[in-house]
Amino acid sequence: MPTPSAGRRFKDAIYEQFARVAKALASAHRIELVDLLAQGPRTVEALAQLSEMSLANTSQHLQVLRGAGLVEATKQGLFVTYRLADGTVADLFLGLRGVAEGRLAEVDRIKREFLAERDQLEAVDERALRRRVRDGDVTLIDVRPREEYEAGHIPGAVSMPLPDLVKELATLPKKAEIVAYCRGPYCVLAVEAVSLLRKKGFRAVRLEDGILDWSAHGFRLEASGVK
Amino acid sequence: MPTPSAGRRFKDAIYEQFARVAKALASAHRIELVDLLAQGPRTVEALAQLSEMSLANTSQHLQVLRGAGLVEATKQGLFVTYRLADGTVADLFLGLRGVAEGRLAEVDRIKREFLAERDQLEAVDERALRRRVRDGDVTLIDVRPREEYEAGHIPGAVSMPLPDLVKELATLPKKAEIVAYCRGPYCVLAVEAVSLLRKKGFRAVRLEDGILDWSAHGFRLEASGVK
DNA sequence: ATATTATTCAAGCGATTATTTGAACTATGG
DNA sequence: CCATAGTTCAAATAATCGCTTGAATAATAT
Repeated sequence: MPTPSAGRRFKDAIYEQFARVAKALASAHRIELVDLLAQGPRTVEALAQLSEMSLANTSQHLQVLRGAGLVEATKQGLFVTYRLADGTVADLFLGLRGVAEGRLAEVDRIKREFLAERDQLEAVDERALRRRVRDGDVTLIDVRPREEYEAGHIPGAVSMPLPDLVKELATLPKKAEIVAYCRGPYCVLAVEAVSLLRKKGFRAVRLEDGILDWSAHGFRLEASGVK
Repeated sequence: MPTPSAGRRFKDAIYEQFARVAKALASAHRIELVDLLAQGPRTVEALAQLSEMSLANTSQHLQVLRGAGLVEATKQGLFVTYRLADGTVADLFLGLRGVAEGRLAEVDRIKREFLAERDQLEAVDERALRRRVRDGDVTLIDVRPREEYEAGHIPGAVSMPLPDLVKELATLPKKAEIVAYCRGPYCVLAVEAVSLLRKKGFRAVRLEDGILDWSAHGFRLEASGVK
């Protein structure tokens, strides 16, 4: 084989770097971690629990992500908190998700299959939603864990983590419509929330968007101080 | 190990699909193919030549990309032409490149190292460029292969493929500034064009953007009919 | 100091997977 | 039927992966 030219060596080296980023994302587990971190910073332990992986394994996958510059870690006391390095990483995740949704028929199939086991859950138009939330026409609930709500949520939303939902039923309006959202189209929290609310006689629908989609559409987010 | 819940199986399946897309891009060769296809449709043979891979190898990498829904193929007579499946694929490539540029120090290092062997080539502000091209203040040349120019180019640019540049020198202004561009920041065609022009006594600078960057900034492209 | 907790590191295992080349094969057109 | 463009297959190599286990490190509390 001939010795490569300088231009070829340059290209190979550059494309190899781009591939490094893709390689870091070329694992379902690591993509899940990125998805979780897009909701806000998290400790290793929390990530391990949410992703249902062992602690050591979670830690290792996080190292891989860090090696590709996708996440950053800061140590506060005993805990190491990871966060996305950059807004561009969240955009990259959205891009990946978008291509998968648009180009891989399996995504639609899997989604349909899963939702078929549950109720048929129609989506909600986010443009109309914005107006109706402002007018107090609907109650918008954020059913993610409290920390994620605090790290950023849709303006006007009330935090109501799924596990607490049953206890909080009394605070919800019986007549007005309730809209629930969580991490995004593939997060099951809102699906379960709506399912539960309907069983209890409420009028509830699900918003497919998570905060990532919401802000990608150019809308603002709101954050709370840490409790 | 306990049987995974329905929600977990759903998540795993979905994230696996996202990872499929990332896996397709987790190879320097395949990213180069995507980069080339972002300039316009190409036959397998052309791609093999441009990427300096064997035909069989190129074909196989293209199959992988096709399997992930990133490219599409159409057969016209003897030739199979590949193209990006979608504008979102080009965006994904830009996202990948952007993260790599922003987060991996190596990218900058490699670039600097390569350019050091050549002249120091300053970039050009594309906002000012637009105005100056419109005013006829500069001559903008597109030094990519003719087909890529025809598939889409910056408005006002003249096609002047690098191999033909020497022959065309007479048609270029001796006094006005010449701006050369090619496929993007990591394409070496414009670097060499500027280098050559300067040696011949022209005032030439390089535009880092390729058509992908140009249209990502919201500017229009122009296309020619096939010759 | 010592114990405790959170995280990382190192080693190892098993298995899979990716890359590439050359040859065989298919399809198209002259 | 032959040349061309592309795909596919087989095979060899190499590499990497993902996960577990157990020890190491680091910060904090007692």
